[in-house]
Amino acid sequence: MRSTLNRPTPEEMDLSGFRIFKHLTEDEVNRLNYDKTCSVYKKGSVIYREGSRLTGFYCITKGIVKVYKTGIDGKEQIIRFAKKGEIIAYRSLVSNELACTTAKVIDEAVLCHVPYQTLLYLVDNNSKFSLHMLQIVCKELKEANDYITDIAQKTVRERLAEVLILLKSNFELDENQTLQISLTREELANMVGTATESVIRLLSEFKQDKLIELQGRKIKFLDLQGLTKVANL
Amino acid sequence: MRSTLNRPTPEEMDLSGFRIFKHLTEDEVNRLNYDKTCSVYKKGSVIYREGSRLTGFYCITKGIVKVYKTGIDGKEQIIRFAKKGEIIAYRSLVSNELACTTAKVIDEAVLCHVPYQTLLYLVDNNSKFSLHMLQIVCKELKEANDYITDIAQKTVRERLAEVLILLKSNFELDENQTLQISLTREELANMVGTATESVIRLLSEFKQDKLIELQGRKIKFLDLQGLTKVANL
DNA sequence: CGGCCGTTTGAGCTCTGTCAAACTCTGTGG
DNA sequence: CCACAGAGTTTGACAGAGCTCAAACGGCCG
Repeated sequence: MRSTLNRPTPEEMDLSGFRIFKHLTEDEVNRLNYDKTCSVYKKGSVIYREGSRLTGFYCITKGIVKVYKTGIDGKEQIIRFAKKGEIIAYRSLVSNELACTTAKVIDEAVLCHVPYQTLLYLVDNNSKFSLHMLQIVCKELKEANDYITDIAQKTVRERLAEVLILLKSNFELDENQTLQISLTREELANMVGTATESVIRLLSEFKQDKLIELQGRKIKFLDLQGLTKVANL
Repeated sequence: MRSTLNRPTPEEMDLSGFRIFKHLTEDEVNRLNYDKTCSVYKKGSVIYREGSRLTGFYCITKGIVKVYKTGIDGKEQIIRFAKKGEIIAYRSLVSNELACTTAKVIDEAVLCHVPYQTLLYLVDNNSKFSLHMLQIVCKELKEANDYITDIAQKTVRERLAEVLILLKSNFELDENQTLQISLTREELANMVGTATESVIRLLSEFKQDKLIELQGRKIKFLDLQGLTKVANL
């Protein structure tokens, strides 16, 4: 019993589903599998910390990871939530810098560590891999730029509505239109870039307006169209 | 006389100074030079527009280009100012999307257009080039993430001070500690993400506090340390 | 000269952050 | 089983940062 808690299952160690690894040769796949190290991380545990030296990047095969920067007064700014199929920590790695974000587990997760040398090897030998990497970074850059525009120009109300919609499209709902990812109000505030109290007030306004329904941390979507209108998209 | 206005000089067509092209083979350099198209762009002219299809990316060999997104009510959000030695339009190109920013010339510029096919060819054949590209995108992503944290957590005052410092480190000063790049108050506001009037008021406060000196659009730095303190860096 | 654009200044008001207090829920230790 | 501590949530009151609107001014160009 104990060991099942600490050892990932074979399918949790399988990286073949990752888009970036789609076009590797058999040899490259073998090397990747030989070099990688997969571990289970409990909720709340830190995968890497801001300022630490990274030895590789991580592929998430299970769970949800919060990636955030520490800003003024230690207030955290959430950069993204990464889930199964996504990779983290690659940015600082490629730039050869100390990590400028912290990654913390939100939902019990399994991550496979891929050493820097392996990354370099793949970039060096497989141009399809390079192109995929490039596309992934560019996608994230686009999202970041979009978010800058939003945060600079929209009200907190609009941004919160947008974040909810974003969460809805990134994380599955149950059959009841309820978000499966469970975030504290503070985490929502740290995504939106506002105070916890503001999130609370706005959420209950959304509830009064019959846009959502609240039950503790569970958020159920009632009127996506209305929410989209509030988000001013 | 006319032709010197419309034809770039040989050194304005030279891409050998660009870091990403540093490790090309002779053949690759030849191909690049054959494929590229260099043009002079007058101040105010648009290089590409949001929503248009891009056929390649651009290397800036002279001048300054403003890259911005159009947000709410047509208000522009400036993503970056790109100058000599930098490349633009590569993000949407790599992602194979329509341009999601507009690029407009601030200071008379020369840009060399490099076709998409050439980019693919280089990525495909030269892993050093790929790695450099990757590093450039990652650098921009880091800056974007940093900016998100700033804009979400800092006051307008702090952000404006920071933007001034940023401009100082990215664009040369004359011997008089005066910024050579000339921006309207509105453009400053669109970088900071605030109203034009707020920029005006804060700039005159900075002036009163002897941090800067103003003369039309010219900004002269008097007390960089004080400015840094205001920026809360 | 007139018009246009960018800049400046003032006044008012709203959004949103801060502070404080109470309340819920959970897990712990006695 | 209960009391208690601690974290997260909620609500209220309040202040102030910063946005909007309006008006006036300067410079530049046709």
